[in-house]
Amino acid sequence: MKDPRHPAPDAMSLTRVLAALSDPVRLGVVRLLADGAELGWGELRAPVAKSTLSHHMKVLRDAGVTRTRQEGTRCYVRLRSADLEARFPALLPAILDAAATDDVGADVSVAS
Amino acid sequence: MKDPRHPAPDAMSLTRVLAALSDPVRLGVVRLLADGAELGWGELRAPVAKSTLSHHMKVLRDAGVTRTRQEGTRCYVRLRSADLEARFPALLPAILDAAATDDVGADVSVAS
DNA sequence: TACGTTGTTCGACATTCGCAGAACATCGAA
DNA sequence: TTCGATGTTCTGCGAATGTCGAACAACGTA
Repeated sequence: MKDPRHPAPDAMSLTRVLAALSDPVRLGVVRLLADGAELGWGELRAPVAKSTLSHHMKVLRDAGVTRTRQEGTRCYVRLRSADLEARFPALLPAILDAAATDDVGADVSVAS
Repeated sequence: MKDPRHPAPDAMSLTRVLAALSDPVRLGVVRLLADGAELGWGELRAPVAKSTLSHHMKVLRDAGVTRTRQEGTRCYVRLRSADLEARFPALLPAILDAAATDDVGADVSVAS
């Protein structure tokens, strides 16, 4: 993550955001971040290889869904709820609610 | 469309719906249907071949976003707003609003 | 300095997707 | 019944996607 490349709110694309959220693993990660907490993704437990998870995090980041911060060798990620709300009002909450009722991405969890 | 295969509301998958709506052409079609009107898709003008449009309509139908009705040789399509609202409350309106501000799928129109 | 941890990048591969043209099926109309 | 209109399906192609392992880079620490 040498070039974080987070898009500005105005540069966010709706189809890109929807595509980013149409994968169970990525939606699972987003659900874990729904409470606004920032979490280091060494704590993320997903049923994929770490290179795959890295790729998913990049997709979320490039779409503008998450913001990644680097501290030493570790990365921390959190939802860009405010930016998304400003750009696409009510979209993220609706998707999160729907994901909750469907329990999408339940195989993604956070380790203590 | 000999086998319409519209999923029941309970069988709708969130990731499937999001994937269906993450394409500009399909989102453009959905926007045209947003007012609840049913329209024969001979009136649909999209910058793709008819076989491609047929494929997109199938994706929307299989995801549960639209319902297709056949009358003679012609097909009519409309949004399953109520079913979607029951399954994923507030999701479709949020996406439609976002698509409107982004003007996604503007190259899809309806001919008189 | 050497090592281990952490995350990225690089092939590689199988799958899916978007797209188009051609052939086909179905139905109404001449 | 023959023809035209309408929509589906088949096949093919290039691009993108999800996945993995291996190699790499950056940083903290023993």
